[in-house]
Amino acid sequence: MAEQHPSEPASEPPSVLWFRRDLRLGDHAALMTAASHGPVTALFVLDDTLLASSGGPRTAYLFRTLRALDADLRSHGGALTVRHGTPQDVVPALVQEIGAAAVHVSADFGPYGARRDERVAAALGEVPLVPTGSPYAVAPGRVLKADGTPYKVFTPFYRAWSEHGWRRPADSDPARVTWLVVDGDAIPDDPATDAELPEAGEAAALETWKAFQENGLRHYAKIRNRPDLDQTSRMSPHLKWGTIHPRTMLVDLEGGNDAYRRQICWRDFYGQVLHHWPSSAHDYFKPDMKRMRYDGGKHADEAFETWAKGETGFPIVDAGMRQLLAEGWMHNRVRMIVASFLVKDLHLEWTRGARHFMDHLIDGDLANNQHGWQWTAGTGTDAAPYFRVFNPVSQGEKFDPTGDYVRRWVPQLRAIPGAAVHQPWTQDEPPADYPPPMVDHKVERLEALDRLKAISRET
DNA sequence: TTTTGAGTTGTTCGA
DNA sequence: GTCGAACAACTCAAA
Repeated sequence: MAEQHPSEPASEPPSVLWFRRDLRLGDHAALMTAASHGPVTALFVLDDTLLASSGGPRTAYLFRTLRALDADLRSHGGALTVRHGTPQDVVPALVQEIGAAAVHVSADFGPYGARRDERVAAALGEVPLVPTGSPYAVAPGRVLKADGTPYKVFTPFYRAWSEHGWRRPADSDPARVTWLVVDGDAIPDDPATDAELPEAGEAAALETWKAFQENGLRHYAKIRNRPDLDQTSRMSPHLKWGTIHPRTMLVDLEGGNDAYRRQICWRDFYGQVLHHWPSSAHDYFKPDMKRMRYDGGKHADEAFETWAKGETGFPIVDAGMRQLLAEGWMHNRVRMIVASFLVKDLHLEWTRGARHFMDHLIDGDLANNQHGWQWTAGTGTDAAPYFRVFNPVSQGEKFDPTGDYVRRWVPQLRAIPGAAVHQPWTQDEPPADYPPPMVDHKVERLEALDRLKAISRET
């Protein structure tokens, strides 16, 4: 059981720490703020609006994370109070129930989260909703150009962000928090999912991070694009749910490891893009690109399904799509390859692919996902030049040169050795249970370039 | 205001 | 096999 902190008068009113996507106890600035004012009740709200936009694997992963957080709290004499409902009802109700003096949160900069927090703050009336910290190394809005406007290009943002620096990790020893336990709803059973999910929770985050620092980090710059070697950090689900704070990681990197630091910065970059342009979650960042001609109708729907199931006949694409279904996760290089294929080979709108990713990724983060897709589609910040169309065969040969990645996820191709697996149709006897390529990449590449040129011709 | 250099992740073709 | 050029034009950031 946690001891009452000696310097805290017992008369201090409690406060609520409302967890959202910061599901940890270490390096948690808002928790420390709350704890410094008296006893703390740990709350998580099961918000149907958010759950409705979350696919089964991500929801399952969230529930597991919540169970891990609850277990961590219990080992410190607390417990996670889970309440099902609308935050603007649930949060004030709990405040009233325990006579809380304040509600503490990590700031949420997403379009929905920001609006939700405004409503909750209004519903709380006199009781303040106090934001301390955010899920980002540097909070959106902090890194601006000299003229006070936000960056739209990554590299200058990265320079300014590096110079800006970040705070030291908050000294949040959960043993020093006095918890006030309140009844709540049970954490629901995991929704059914076929995906095999990684370990959830703060301890798993720290272990994964430690293992990556010992094994993968040294070679990260060299092999991060190699899905066959599978040596990336796998930290994305933990960053998504805040079982670790990026600042904790940056401090461990000690200013070195530029390649990995840039990846953390991309997350901050897209977070601030979405903060400054909230509609960019669904609208084209480059409005001209709205005039792009996409395929529609039944044929397009069927093509989409073929892509989603991983039956395109392009091995690297199919391997990626099958990994997504199997693990709720996909290697980043392969995300770009499958995205390019959907947009530029199948001529389908990027929003369809983005939605599919959000339905299946356990790390599905609105800012990263939508802007990653917009980048590939050439509609976003720093968009790829029009002529940059990935060739799924050469990408496979280049980044999965052993062919191990394809063979792992596409069992029908396991008999083909080495990089030859990327062109099964050149085999004397192509596997009968693997489909032929659904399109001629050469033809569709030119078609994609034509459609892009049509846009500039109209201007 | 104007100018200048640069912009995550590519591919193809011809020498 | 390797190499460099071409592939549009535009917007952004900073001086």
